[in-house]
Amino acid sequence: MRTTLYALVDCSAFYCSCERVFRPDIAQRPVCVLSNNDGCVVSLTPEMKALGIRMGTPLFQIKDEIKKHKALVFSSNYSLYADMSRRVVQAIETFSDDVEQYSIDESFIAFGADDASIVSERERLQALAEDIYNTVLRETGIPVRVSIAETKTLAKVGSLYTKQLLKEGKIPCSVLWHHPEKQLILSTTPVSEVWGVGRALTEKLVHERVGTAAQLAALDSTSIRKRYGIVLEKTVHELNGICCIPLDEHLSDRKSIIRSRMFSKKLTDPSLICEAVIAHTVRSAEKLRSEKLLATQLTVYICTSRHVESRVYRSVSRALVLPTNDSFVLSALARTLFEECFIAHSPSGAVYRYSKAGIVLHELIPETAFTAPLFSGIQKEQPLLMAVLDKMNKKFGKNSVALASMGTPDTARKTAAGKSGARDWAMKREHMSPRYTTVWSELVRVKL
DNA sequence: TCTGGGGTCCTAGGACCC
DNA sequence: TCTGGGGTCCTAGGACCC
Repeated sequence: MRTTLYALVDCSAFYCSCERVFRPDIAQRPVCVLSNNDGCVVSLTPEMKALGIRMGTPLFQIKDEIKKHKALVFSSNYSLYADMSRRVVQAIETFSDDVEQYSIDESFIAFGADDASIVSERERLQALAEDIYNTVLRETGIPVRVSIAETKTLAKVGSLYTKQLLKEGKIPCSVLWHHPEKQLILSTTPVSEVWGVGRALTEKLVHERVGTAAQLAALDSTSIRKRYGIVLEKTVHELNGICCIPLDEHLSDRKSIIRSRMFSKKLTDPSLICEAVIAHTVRSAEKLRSEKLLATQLTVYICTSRHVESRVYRSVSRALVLPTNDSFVLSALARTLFEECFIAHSPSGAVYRYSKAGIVLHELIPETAFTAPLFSGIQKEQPLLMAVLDKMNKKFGKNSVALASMGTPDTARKTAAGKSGARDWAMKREHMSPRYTTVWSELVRVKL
């Protein structure tokens, strides 16, 4: 009988690996990459982990450690990572047509395997996994881990196991299908590490003495459904080798576009915060147009830091009169919603210091699904104007043509506090590496 | 007028992922 | 002082109708 198996190809410390590809001199040094705004660590190498630094740690807490051990810190360079990700997928696609790119650093591949000759099939699959590992490394310079199993959830468990192999100095490739130690691997995997089990579920499960993947797999799926819902029921089936989450090859139809950023400093001046809201709206409208979509609903939100006691989170949503991807229409509505949303101080009179603003476009529909009704007031020149705007920004660089309400980088204005407030909401990126693969002027320089 | 049940649709929020 | 962002799916609860 033929069985379908899934291979998970997972890039190791992907963002750090991308930085290392172009900096062979740092191959052995501790490296980490920071989140937007240089906030906290989002990718780190084993050398960095060995210093006791964890994923999600804020930069300011580890500054001394970094100095002491001469560790390297990079701001996130998404142009570079997106391009490297594309190259990795290209390399993977030479092995199969059935590839799902699950995230920027992970892909699943579906394979058929022959049940009748399990021993030789296992050998063949192990060789295949190693072939994928070698190919991706050779073509892109990015080290991956490869794990093959009967379901995606089991492949995820196997991928954790390959980290163990890596520590033992072996090639990080494994085939969990009929693996002699499969039960042992499941019983040493904490339930919190299982794909689909997050913090809240872990707490509940551990309370019921379900601490490992093996114990979760042994539970009765019907009662799991009653108590925890359909999502965890699927996970239990998947751990038992029954596929419930098939390969998703087509690029899923996008349901929403979200855009938000922390400000580089706390803001109280509504005009500055509104600039950020408009800028997010314009960026998102560009994304809509590039994907030939229209939005039917817009949400604007602003909030203060999560880390203060008197946290405020305010949001206002509104449906658009007609579906649109027009920057002018969307930013006009965004401004209105922002004005409804903004409050300067608490009932007790304390001034709110806002740390973040964002917008969400939802209920997206394809451009082709909507024709503007007659007399709707939409002029046919409007999409044309947007197309020209997009073309110019593509050719001359982001924001060469922009809405004045987004604020201008070089016009210093006075904020309410009296300081120079130009683009105070813009992102901090102090440790940025060159965009080696996507911008001509930032190519690697070779000394002769 | 009162009472009840069931279905649908919508929205907000929680939980999860990387 | 400084603590990320973008996305999907499910569920509970309210409003409304029959």
